[in-house]
Amino acid sequence: MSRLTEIKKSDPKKGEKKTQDDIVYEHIFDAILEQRLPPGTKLNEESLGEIFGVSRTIIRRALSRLGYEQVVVLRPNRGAVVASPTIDEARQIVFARRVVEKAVTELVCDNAETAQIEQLKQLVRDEQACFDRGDLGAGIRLSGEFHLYLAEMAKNPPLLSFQRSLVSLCSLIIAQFEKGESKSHCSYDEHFELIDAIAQRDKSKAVALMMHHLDHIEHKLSLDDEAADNDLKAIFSNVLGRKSS
Amino acid sequence: MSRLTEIKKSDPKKGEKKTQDDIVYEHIFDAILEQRLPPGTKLNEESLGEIFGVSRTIIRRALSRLGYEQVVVLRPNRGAVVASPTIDEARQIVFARRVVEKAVTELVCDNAETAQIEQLKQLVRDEQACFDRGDLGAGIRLSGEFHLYLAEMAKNPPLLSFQRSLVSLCSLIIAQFEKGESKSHCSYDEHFELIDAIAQRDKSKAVALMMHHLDHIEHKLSLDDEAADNDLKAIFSNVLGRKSS
DNA sequence: GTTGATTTTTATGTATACAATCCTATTATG
DNA sequence: CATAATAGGATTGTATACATAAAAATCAAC
Repeated sequence: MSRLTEIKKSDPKKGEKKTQDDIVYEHIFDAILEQRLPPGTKLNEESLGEIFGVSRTIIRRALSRLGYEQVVVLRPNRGAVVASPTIDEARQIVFARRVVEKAVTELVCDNAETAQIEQLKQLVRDEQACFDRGDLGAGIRLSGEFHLYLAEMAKNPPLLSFQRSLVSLCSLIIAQFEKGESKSHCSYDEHFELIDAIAQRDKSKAVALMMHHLDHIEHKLSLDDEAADNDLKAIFSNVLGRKSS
Repeated sequence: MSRLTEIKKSDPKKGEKKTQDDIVYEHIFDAILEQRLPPGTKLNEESLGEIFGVSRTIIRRALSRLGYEQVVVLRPNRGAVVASPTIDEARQIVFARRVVEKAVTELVCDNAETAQIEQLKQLVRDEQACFDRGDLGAGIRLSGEFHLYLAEMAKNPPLLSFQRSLVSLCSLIIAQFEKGESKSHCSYDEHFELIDAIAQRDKSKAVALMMHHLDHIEHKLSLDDEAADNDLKAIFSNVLGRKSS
């Protein structure tokens, strides 16, 4: 059996409680975020098994988890592929996040402990460092973790679980539509502002900032939408030309 | 191999696309709702496999799905048990539902088609019939399906997926705290009112009704909370008496 | 040369066998 | 008699083998 990566003994860090499928799950998820597995990529169970040195059983578990979060699409009898959400689906996901983030923000303003707020700041500093040194994948992931930690602070496990799924999807979307050009992904500025509002327990300001934050994501989608639209028009311009002539 | 229930050939109805783990999933879930599997019950993989005439592989998939929805608790190396949410957890679940149902109700008021509204009415009529003939389990399930169908009408897949999980959990909670006595579970009246408000596209009225609807569930929890508190006090009254004397 | 049917191959779905872990009952010891 | 240690049994975790369905490739016919 060929094993490109032994995972049983790797990552002997602090956590140590991570089970094998967790590790596989995270590796695949990271690869998707960092675009090493672009949308639409077929995820072959046996290949993945060889890569991680585990049986298909483990791979299958990881894939169903990713499927449940809708980061990959599971097609019965036809295997799993990396999800490639359309602009419309992306908008629906952002809408769902608006709903959750509003509730989370309000809860956090009520319940946040000062120690947690410090933790938040550190997270954003790490995020900033990633973007500054050009590590986009890690940056997007940390940006997601910021929002996840907020949901944790809200002390509502069901909302947290939903947020986890939404953040995963949003990260996928950002990675998909962040086509190099728009490097204006300085979300960490807005994260710092948000933390200040929370520290001041200014609920309405915090919510407004959060909505504004999501506006930015959605705005980027709109830009890409137009771009895609233009591309399509360019591609079929000859057809259109013929038809109208 | 002993098979108490052959599922390969059963249910040859309309759907037909249901895979084996779906069927197992639904059977277990229904059993939980109908309290045939009370909270805390250990779910032995091999036993379930024999009952449904499938291997542990299928049972495991069904259990992880139930685990993801938090209807059962998966304890590593120690198997699955039916979830037994505390009153506090129940309140958090209801809170999450408030968040989702508000958004869903608003979306539905905007997007509902008349044919769907008819479908809704039929669902509630079925629900009413179940409660009238004393089939509590089926009633709770149909009540849940009403809310699920609403989420479907909202045309937002992520919200729908979250709603599915929340409705499952709420059904479990209702089943758990619906201790025979409070048969005042005539939720279908409120469902009919809600449909009217939606048909009239009266967003604020519909949302108010929905919140009111959830108030009822939460109120029932509070009652049970006090009851449990009283029970405990009754149980340990002698101890308290001795201490204070 | 293209289309359509048939075979071959590959990948997924399911069952089962083995390994690791946890629970329990028995025994030993203070 | 209570507690701790250990051995046995039972249950979950993982790997693998087999069954089934989809995809690919080959060949036939037009």
